Amino acid sequence: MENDRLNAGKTITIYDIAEEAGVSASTVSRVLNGSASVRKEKKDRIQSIIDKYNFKPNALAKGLSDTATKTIGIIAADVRNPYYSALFVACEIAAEKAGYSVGLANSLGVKEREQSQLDLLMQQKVDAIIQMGGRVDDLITDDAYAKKVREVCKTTPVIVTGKLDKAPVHRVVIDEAEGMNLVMDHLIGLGHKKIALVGGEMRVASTFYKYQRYQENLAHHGIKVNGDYVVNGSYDPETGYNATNKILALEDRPTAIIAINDFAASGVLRSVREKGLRVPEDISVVSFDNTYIADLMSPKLTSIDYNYDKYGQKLIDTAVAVSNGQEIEDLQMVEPVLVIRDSTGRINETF
Amino acid sequence: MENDRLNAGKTITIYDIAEEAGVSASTVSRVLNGSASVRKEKKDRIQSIIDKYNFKPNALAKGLSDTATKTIGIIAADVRNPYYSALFVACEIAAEKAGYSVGLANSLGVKEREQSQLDLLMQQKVDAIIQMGGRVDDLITDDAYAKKVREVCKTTPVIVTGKLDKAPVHRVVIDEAEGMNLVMDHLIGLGHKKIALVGGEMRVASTFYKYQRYQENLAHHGIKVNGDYVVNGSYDPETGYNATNKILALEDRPTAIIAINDFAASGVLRSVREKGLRVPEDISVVSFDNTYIADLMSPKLTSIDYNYDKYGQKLIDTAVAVSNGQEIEDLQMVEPVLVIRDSTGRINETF
DNA sequence: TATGAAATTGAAATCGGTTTCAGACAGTCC
DNA sequence: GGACTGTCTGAAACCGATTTCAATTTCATA
Repeated sequence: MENDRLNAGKTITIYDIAEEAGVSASTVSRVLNGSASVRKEKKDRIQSIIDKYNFKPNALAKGLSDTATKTIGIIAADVRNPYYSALFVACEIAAEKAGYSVGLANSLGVKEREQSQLDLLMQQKVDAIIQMGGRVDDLITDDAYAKKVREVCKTTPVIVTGKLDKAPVHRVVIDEAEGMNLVMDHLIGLGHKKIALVGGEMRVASTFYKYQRYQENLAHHGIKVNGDYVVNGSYDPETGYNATNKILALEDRPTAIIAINDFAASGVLRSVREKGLRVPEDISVVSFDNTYIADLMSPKLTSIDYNYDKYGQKLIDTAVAVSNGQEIEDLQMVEPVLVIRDSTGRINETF
Repeated sequence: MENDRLNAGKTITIYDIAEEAGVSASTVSRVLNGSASVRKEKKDRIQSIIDKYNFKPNALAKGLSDTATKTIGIIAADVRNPYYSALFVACEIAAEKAGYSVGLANSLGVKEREQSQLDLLMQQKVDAIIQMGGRVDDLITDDAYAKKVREVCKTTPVIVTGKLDKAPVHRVVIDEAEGMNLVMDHLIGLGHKKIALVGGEMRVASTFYKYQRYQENLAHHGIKVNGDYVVNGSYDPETGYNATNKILALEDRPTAIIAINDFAASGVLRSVREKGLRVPEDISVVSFDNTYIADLMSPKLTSIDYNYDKYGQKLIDTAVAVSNGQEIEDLQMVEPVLVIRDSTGRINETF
């Protein structure tokens, strides 16, 4: 309206096409969507005019009358974390195949942002919202957030990657516990008995489950847990570095360290290197997430891969199904895979 | 329409609010936007009903009548690359401050995707499109793409991070050349004379400019370019690794290596380490981008930082200005900064 | 107590599509 | 040739907001 002097290229509408073709807008719409039959000759004429102007229907108008926008909103904690970017891109590709487009918003771990973004996506009438990470994990204690989600759910389906028990959402989750099983089998299979676990906060569900399974596996092999070998913290390099410094200062050092994610693992490697120890000869290192960071490190990291492609596909499948009102499992699991690289090896008996 | 059985929570509209308040929709709209005065008593009553239902106006309908959606579309080459994710998040934060929301699409380096995403965003009536990386760089040779952009520009302003000479777009670019100056000053200041440059394709503008400046700096200091010291390739770890293997096999080894980006640098480090050399004692390494990868490596990388926050801010400022029809420089520059960490040191004279 | 200016308010048009509904037209069958 | 069926087609309503325009109040002032 106000900016007609700039972008002088007046937007052309379905009516313009209709006028030039000498038909009604309804007919053009039918050609556009193939929603009903149109006489061949007329159809071709209309199509050629559409092509001539490279006409693309206004998505807002379409969404307004259709009730479906063919759009899925994704809220990630922070795409700068490769875990989320990998998952996001996997979703984007899967969505495209299904004829949907996606939009991304980052909550950056800020509660208010998370909630305002839910609102925003709802206002934009996305057909479904996928929420990955962030609040979702410690939701269990966060009633305000669960309430918000419950409210949004009334009009827009929400799919979540964590455990959000208090709201009527669909969940697609990684079998974290199974991931830890794979790690423990691998390490114990290589002869390790003294295994440390570094990084992560216990109040985050996924971390807690890993810890649980860590204990169970040790118990199962008759190894008793050494409290000194478990050092919690955050999910960054510093955490891995500090924790490893502490652990390597112990009288009775472990022969393997499990890092909560690749970031923490990079800190672990730095600490180990500074102590003049070698990986994997002196100490094995495994991590979770298998982001490209694992491949960048020297040595390359053995890591649990979350099957991002399949994971993204399931998220989108679920989103599409739910938004079409189809029945689909409330809870779906994605199985992780252990990718073995150069940071783990058979225990060095002489150590 | 069809899915009323699910999501039974019927969406409430401005008319519902109006009805319950016993006023017309126009009045509710005025309260919603503060666009005109409404009698205090009435206004409070309406507001309380809005709050009661937590009513949020349909953004599609609003966009349809407004001509402005307060939305900016961003097309990145691949957010999995931390360079883009950093820039994207910076844009998101800046946009939010300006009252805009952003949407992200990844071209993944696929020409068709890039063009279809331009179409998609245009259909969604975003107020402006920011295109980062991807085609933009080698545009110079790509007429089809430039044509597409020119077409989109007619209705939606496009802002680009590279040099796209053939289309009427606004550009915000990093002063790549200045970045290389900073690197060369730093290395030469540390006494290095034998400096290698690895990774990147010459046909990509940003790489080409870096190379040019690399040569100029050497010439300026009376150092002649050693062709063996320049090994091109791609932008990944393997490129850095292979190139460095080749360079370290030379009779006359360089004392410093400049990597085209952090990814390539990680490969450089791996190769150097495998040869039993130390960084920075035996060889210094510098890279471009200063993504968090630089901080993850051991030793931490000295790298050129692109001032992501300022960069994102300028992109958004430009997008907002252009979409409001304000005059603003066609070409804007962002100055890079050298972040010195542990991978560069004074030349070891005994080497 | 008039009176004109300023503040409020609602009806209706508009944004750009889709879809329902009914009428027009063509082809088929007796 | 007339009745009947099936294919095409356009007018009009609708999706959910905003905004113009004109009418109605309100209020301060004369």
